[in-house]
Amino acid sequence: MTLEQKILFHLSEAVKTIYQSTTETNQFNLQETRKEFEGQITVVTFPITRISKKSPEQTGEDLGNYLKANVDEIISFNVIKGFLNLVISDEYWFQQLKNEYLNPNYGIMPTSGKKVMVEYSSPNTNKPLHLGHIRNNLLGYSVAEILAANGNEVIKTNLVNDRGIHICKSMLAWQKFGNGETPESSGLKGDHLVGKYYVIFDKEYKKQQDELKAKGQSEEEAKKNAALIQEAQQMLQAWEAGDEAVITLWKTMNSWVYAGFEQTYSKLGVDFQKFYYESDTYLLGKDIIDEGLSKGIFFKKPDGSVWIDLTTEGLDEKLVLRADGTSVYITQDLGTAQLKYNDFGMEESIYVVGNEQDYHFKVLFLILEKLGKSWAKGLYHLSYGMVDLPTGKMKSREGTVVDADDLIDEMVATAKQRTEELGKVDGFSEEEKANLYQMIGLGALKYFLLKVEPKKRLLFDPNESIDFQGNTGPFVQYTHARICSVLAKAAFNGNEQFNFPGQLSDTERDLIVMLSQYLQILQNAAKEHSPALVANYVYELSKLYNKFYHEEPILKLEDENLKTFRLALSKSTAAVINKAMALLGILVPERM
RNA sequence: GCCUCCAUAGCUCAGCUGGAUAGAGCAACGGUUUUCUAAACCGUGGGUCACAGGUUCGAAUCCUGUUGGGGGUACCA
Repeated sequence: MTLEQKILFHLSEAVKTIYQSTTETNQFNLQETRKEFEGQITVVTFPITRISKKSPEQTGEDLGNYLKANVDEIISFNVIKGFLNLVISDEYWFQQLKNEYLNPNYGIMPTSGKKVMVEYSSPNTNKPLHLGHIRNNLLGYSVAEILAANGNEVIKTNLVNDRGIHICKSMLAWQKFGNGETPESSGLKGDHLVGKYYVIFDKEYKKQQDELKAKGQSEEEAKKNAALIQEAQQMLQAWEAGDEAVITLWKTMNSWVYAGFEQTYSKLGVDFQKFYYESDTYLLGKDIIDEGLSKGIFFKKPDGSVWIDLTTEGLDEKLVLRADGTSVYITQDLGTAQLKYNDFGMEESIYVVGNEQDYHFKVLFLILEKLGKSWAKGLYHLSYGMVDLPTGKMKSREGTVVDADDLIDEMVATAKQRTEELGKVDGFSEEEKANLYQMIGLGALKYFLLKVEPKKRLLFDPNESIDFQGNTGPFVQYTHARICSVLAKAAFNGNEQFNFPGQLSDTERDLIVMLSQYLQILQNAAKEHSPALVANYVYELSKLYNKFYHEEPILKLEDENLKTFRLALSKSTAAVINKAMALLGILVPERM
């Protein structure tokens, strides 16, 4: 039983005995005591006045006295207006540190037995990844790590969008304008090479449209009649028919893209246990259409198209199969959802996809529920806001994107420059330097993207560099390195014996209290699917440690017991920083 | 039109299921190092929590409406 549970239990007992009431514990509200008051745990007494029929102050006094008499850890209390502040003994916090937070297993939850799938990244194979994809990748990876830390078995999957008209556009442009260019011949990373032709396609296509419009065609006609788009459509048909030449080209260009993606993924430090490819899954879902028709959930229109009526749910009528019998986006997704469940039988399945698809997923989940899929209630769309530039939306076609590889390189270069300015790499080998710059540059980028609540849209100004000071990844990394430095100088290994030093300073106590909150943060982050909670916590923790570091000497202490205690506190803090940052996919250095 | 998300300091963001005087970072200004790493710490200034109602002992938080912005809206994915 945790201290919180103990207090809640006795609170409920107190109300029963003092006020002869049978109120359940969920009526009580425990919170952290604000900094300016004495104590660590606060009970808000306003809600209880309804039962006590006394003033908030008197109620606080009554409950405070009862709790103090019945809970050993509470040594005193004070009542300010409707707030009962409980002062927990320093000895208790000390023991918590020694027994719990210093334990290497602190923050590792027991197995829940639950299986969770996280699908993320899901790139198109016609262009390189950009900043928006980075947000997606980091979110997906981090949420997966958070769920795993909560004891779940997590399967990270990537559903690659490797077919369709957009892919044909790149292929066609390469065929027409590429002169046999390859990644080897051009020195370009494969995904960038393919992306180049995607942009070329769009440029040439626009040119053709303008020519047609000059001849008097309307915008719409020009879009349809341009030779290039018609060729691309023919190519898609040839692909679907299994045309050998087209398939070969498709395979070749995709292999270039995959090689490029692999590099970017590896730099970002994200990984997957299972890849699905739309070229394999795009025909799935038709049996689900039949199932829906036979269950009377779908209906057929005279032209043969299949629909579902969701107007009673406040949505629209939605097409689920074209009149010609071919599938649309949602048809495939219905099929793929079933396939994923058949493959893994997971309780929960999370889709990390931008908020532009909110409606799509709402409909998808609703349909699966209506079809009576038992697993439909475990589906969750982790919707996140777009990353916008000051000039507006990023558009790959028009080349107005912040390229993922460029940005990563830039961040690493900035990290290098800053580190050299500070002159902190004396005695580092070249390899160690390179690792450190990578760690810091990526740390800054990842933290920058993950500290913001997923659903909020993010504005990125390429002209303003990402910070390395203040509420940033490098700040947290620096704090970790700083602790490691102290521990190394003391040759501290964590097994040294130490006793309660008699009392704790305010900052020592605050630090231990904060360490105690890590488990709660971990659970909330999983519940809310929000790495931002972890990021903000680890920042606050680092800030508090730096305060402690400045206020209290460690190595200079002559009192060996106190010194060991402070080293142990430092070590516990470093361990939590390390674990929390790992949940964000950020590595922390021992020196920087 | 309809649906949906967002709006907190000059800028970027926290603010947990409603609780005490709304907090950080950046930017500005001032201070701290004969060194346990100054990528740090301490301090000053900066707010009509978009606006208007409502619920409540209590609202940045919940409800309704208004304004502004993003996204979606049936055979693209």
